[in-house]
Amino acid sequence: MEYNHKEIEPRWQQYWQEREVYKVNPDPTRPKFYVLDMFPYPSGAGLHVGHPLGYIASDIYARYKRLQGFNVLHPMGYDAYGLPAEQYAIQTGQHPEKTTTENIARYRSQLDKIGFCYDWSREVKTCDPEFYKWTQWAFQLMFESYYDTATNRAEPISKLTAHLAAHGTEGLHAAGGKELSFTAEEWAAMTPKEQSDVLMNWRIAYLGHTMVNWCPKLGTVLANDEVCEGVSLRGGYPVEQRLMYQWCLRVSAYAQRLLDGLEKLDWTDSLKETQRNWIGRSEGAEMRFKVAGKDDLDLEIFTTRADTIFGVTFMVLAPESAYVSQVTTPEQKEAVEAYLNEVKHKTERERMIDKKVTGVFSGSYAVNPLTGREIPIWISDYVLAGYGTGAIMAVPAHDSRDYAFARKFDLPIIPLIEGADVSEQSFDAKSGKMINSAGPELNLNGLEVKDAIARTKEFIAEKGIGKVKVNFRLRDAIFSRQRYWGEPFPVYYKDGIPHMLPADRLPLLLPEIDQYLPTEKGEPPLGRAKNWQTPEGYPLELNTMPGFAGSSAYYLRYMDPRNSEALVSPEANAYWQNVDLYIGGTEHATGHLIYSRFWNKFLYDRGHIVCDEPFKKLINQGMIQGRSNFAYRIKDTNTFVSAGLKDQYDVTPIHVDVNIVSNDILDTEKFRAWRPEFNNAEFILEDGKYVCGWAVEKMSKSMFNVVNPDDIVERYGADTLRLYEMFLGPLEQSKPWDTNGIDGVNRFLKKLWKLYDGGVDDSAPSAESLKTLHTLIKKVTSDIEQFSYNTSVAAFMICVNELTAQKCHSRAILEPLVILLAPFAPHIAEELWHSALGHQSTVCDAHWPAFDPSVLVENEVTYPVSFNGKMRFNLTLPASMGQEEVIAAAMGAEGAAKWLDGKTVVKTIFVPGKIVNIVVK
RNA sequence: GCUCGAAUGGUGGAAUGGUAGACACGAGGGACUUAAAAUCCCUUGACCAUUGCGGUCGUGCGGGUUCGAGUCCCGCUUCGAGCACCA
Repeated sequence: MEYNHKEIEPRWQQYWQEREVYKVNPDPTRPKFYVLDMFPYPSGAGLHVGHPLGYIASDIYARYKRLQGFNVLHPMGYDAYGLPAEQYAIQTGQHPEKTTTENIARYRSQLDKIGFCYDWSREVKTCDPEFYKWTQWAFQLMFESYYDTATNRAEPISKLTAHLAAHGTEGLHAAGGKELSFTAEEWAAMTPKEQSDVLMNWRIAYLGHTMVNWCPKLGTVLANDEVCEGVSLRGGYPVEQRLMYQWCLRVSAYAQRLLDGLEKLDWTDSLKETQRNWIGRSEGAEMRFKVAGKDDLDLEIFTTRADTIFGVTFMVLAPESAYVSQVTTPEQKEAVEAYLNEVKHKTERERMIDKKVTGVFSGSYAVNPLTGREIPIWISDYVLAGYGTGAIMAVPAHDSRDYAFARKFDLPIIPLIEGADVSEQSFDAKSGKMINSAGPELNLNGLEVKDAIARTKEFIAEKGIGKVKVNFRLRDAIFSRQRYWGEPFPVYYKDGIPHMLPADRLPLLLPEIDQYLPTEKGEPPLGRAKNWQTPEGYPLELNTMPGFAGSSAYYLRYMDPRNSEALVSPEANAYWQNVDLYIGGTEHATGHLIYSRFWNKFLYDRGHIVCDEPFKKLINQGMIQGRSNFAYRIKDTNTFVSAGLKDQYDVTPIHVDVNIVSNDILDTEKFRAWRPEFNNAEFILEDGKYVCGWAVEKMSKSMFNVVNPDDIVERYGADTLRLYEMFLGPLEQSKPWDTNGIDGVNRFLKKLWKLYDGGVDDSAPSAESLKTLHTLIKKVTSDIEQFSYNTSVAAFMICVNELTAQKCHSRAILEPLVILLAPFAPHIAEELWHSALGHQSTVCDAHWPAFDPSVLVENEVTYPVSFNGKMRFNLTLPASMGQEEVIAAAMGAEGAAKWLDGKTVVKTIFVPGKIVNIVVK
């Protein structure tokens, strides 16, 4: 009988589904293992062959762990809220829910064909009210919490209000936006509205005036990770800065913990590094500079280079800094206003593109606290308002940006490090000996930079000029979106004060609206909803939550997906804990993976879950790129020339649909039928074939290089697809999809089939076959642990070839082989398990074979013998021989004589199982 | 600019400091077949010798450590990724 995937695969998929083979429940008698994929956004284009790469990898691991006796949680769901469905709704008027439901159905059918072992009974969708109830709940909990910097965790806001009522801000330890100072009496005297506004300074979910990335084209704000190089990640539309009153999450309060938490995670170094960059911790000092002639005004600045204070020759303020109006003198007023105006009209993008040095003098001078010297205060947009204090001390000799500014405006440059040549550029390195750094109270001359920084910090703290300060680049997350297709905020407004809906009114359902556009008044789309108010008549919040809201805690929901009382029950959470293995793309490094860790830590602080990190081990699968094919049309003709001959003509390369090309050979008939303009195309062939050129590009419709997994499954089967995707190369590496090699994997499955088709009997296995099998067990087990799936596939190929050559029919060999293969190619394994091996139960319940090292022990060993590292000959000796005997035999062996001739042996090196090396002189 | 990776045949890629190129594709040759498909066998890093043995060079470049380096160390080159007027 021939191997027929078309018959086998649907049959077993149905079997698994009917018997709920992959359904799991907590089982205290077995250890748990949680394998999770980053759930997909179901786009209209469906899955291409790149998407399942990570899913296949996690599926193999999940199946492997199950065979090892673990109770494996391996769920799947959909990140269903998002911009594309809404954009589509705006264009067509179709409800995003309809589009989303259709897309999910398509994804599901595509996923089902690949044979994953998901427990579909645990499926979640972020747009499902049963799911987003808990997104809304978490938001409310954040509103009712603040971050206590003394206990170093989120605490109920009631603890904070109690403190304010008793002591005012005196002795308050809370992460906040501004340093506020008031007494208990002042707090008590505030109106409810004032109290509400003040509390926003500390709430973890708060309303705040912030500079946001506003995308006019999309009509919404975007988070920092949704913007790249000044344009929106989705759509590529320009983004500008705008001050808006928005819901925000105080992610910044968790910056240090997010950084520290990385230490104990089993993530790749590069991913941790990316997160460290994003969090951007920098340790420095905050220092106050007096303004000459204004006794009541200090400029507060942040610097990491306190040591360079003797080289400060001017100060710079960000244009948005509150200091600007205070230091601008009447004479300079006009010039400053003109400059501010100019800066305001530049978008973020424009600022980034033209890096022209611009600025204006404020008219005032600051006083260097160490030298007493007066230095001018400038205003320039190279200083960012949002980082540090929005003001800097400029040290042109040792900072390239200050240097450029000093050169442009002809300001003095004082070198502070011995041997630093600052005539052409600044010396930014933090090394060398200090010079020119002595004042009446502090002398840094001769110190190393590192020591000078420490010494200066000490000094300024003693003198009360400043203090040591840690700054983070990580900003609070802006949590409002002016969109329709997202979670509604469970918030209403009464007398201008935001209130949370009571718990029994959750979930607050997303209302129906007539058009998915902002209202005439410029309100978000929810402004169109009828009766969008509480039963008492209070207006509800019109913004919706961003995409990351629903994806931040979904992993918890899978543990207990139908619970209507809690996000996850304590019992389910105690059993499943957190994700043991998370697989997904690296594009989520600074978005989802930061928010999710934040969200998780918050829920942990408030006692709702048991783990303070969500994802123990994380693997980033590489991207599968497209491999485009080209045909070469001779200019101004309809004649196409094969790739090998194209240089003889003047040609235009044209993208050809890769689905009508096989092994770079174009199917010319299909090509003619592909598009009307190629109907009467002529071809200049080589060796009777039309060979296409190729290039690696992004997989996209416009390049005609999208390969649908359905087509591969149809032609070769899911098992071939699974094996081939793993065989393509290391999991974590990006690589182009190239169908050229798929036949090799398919051939392997046919050989495997043939091996079992030859019959299975109970004969005793040969020593040779045992060796083949146990070599495979050892290799595959260690490869799976290291996610080195490509080499395991190679090991299977070798094994099957050897067993075929050995004419092995022994059940003792062929049965374990099927189990080893089951994670990789579950359909054929299941089929062989039943038909060839005669089992009634599913192969999923088998036990992973144990490795027996004794099978591999040889009675003879072949040693490569080398002299001075040069490989000379092989020597086969009994395994029982000891080191001394082996070396003696090597020196006495034929061929050794010319190396030993008249030379003395310096030393001998014996590496068991590897090599015998004899060093002679 | 800073940080982190990577570089191996025609191609994708293997190699705990120990015979570089596993495995696969592609290519070439052969068997079976009227023929094709399918299947099987041989060759396939380069160069020299191929009348046999074989020999020389080879993991981006230049040094170093070591009996021995694709692998470790130092210095470059190129490519990729992340961050980027973050003081």
